[in-house]
Amino acid sequence: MKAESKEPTRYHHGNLRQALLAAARRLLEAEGHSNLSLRKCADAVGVSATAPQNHFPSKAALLTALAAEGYAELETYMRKGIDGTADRNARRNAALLGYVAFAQDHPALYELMFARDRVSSSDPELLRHVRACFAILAENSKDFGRFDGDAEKVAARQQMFLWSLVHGYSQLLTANRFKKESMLGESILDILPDLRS
Amino acid sequence: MKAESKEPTRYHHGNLRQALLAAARRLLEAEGHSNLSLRKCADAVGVSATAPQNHFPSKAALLTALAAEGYAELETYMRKGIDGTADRNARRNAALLGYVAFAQDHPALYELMFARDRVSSSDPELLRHVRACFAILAENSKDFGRFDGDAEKVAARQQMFLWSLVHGYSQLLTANRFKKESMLGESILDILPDLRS
DNA sequence: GCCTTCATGTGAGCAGCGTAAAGTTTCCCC
DNA sequence: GGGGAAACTTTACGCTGCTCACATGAAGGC
Repeated sequence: MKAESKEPTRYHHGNLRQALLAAARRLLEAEGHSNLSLRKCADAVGVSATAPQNHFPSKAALLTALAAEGYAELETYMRKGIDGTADRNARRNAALLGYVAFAQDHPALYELMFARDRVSSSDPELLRHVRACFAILAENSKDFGRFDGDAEKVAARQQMFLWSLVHGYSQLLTANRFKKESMLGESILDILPDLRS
Repeated sequence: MKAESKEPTRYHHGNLRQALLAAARRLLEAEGHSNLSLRKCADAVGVSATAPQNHFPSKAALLTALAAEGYAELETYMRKGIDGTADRNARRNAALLGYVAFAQDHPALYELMFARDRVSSSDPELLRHVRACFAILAENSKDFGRFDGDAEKVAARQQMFLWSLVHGYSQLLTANRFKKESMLGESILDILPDLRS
């Protein structure tokens, strides 16, 4: 019966919601998505099998919250290298390197973040974080590359180009689809084509 | 008891393996991955729940075979536009358009093809088809873009660049991650930067 | 023609899963 | 200190992948 004076709002067992998310993330990154179950999360936290339902209406809701957490962390990965950098090209490169680093550090979470049938992609909280990430890429894709169209069209194409490239690279890299001998000391900057006219 | 003289090897019910794959694919594209089960496939074909085990040692094995089928079809999508085209740039563009078309026509299957924890990515049959697809992209990425390094390095970077771009574009497109207003009449060729020096 | 063999398919059954419903504990507010 | 809501437990249901014991039927040797 030792008094634990840590969390402000303790009802019965603590703030279960965050504990479940943490356990889910641990299980996801340790044993992969197919070995993740609500019951295991509940076990890991020490509550009954149905306790999670008080905080997540479904398993998909928990995975969606996990994915949202992932996007938030992806944002900090990108910001880390950007903050304190003034040069425009250096900022763009830092964002790209941060993006790839996140995917490599958390491959299972990254895969979840793009799995349409496990995550409800219309969740507003999720969309908020997705848009925040995209905004960083969008900011740093200006004046990059030569594309046709009016200013608006060009900006959209620059953004789609950079996001496609960095996302495809990250996923193919974590899925081991690139030949090993091509990857020695390689980074995404090496496949960023020289676009200066 | 009509005599069906079609398949060479008929034992009890027909060639169940292919029938199961067809049913699995139908279920996958109709109801999504999370609603696909071996039992439903078996039901759809009209056999008992454990019959699939004679042809696939596990569910992952069936999904892997399905993914391999997907890569084979991706290859034909890419080849369709290439065959009969002589110009080098036109061939490359046709391969890219075919790639994206496949992902749009079969989004659930395309997602499965890159889902590391549902498919055993070391399966030799799967790898054969993956490599066949990559080979087409590799052939058509020559003399594209300006990259640093010796000839071998440049070739590897051209290939990684094109594959990253087309895969990222396909997945972000099917995941609806691009802004709708940017996508009106857009194609992947519009975000292929002008790389001529 | 019979009999063995073995691939193929069936049926019963198990542990684990997500989730629903009802009951129980704890806390807070009045 | 009593009422009520929030947090959690218990029980239960249908579905899942998978194992095991057994039935079936085609193939091939004698």
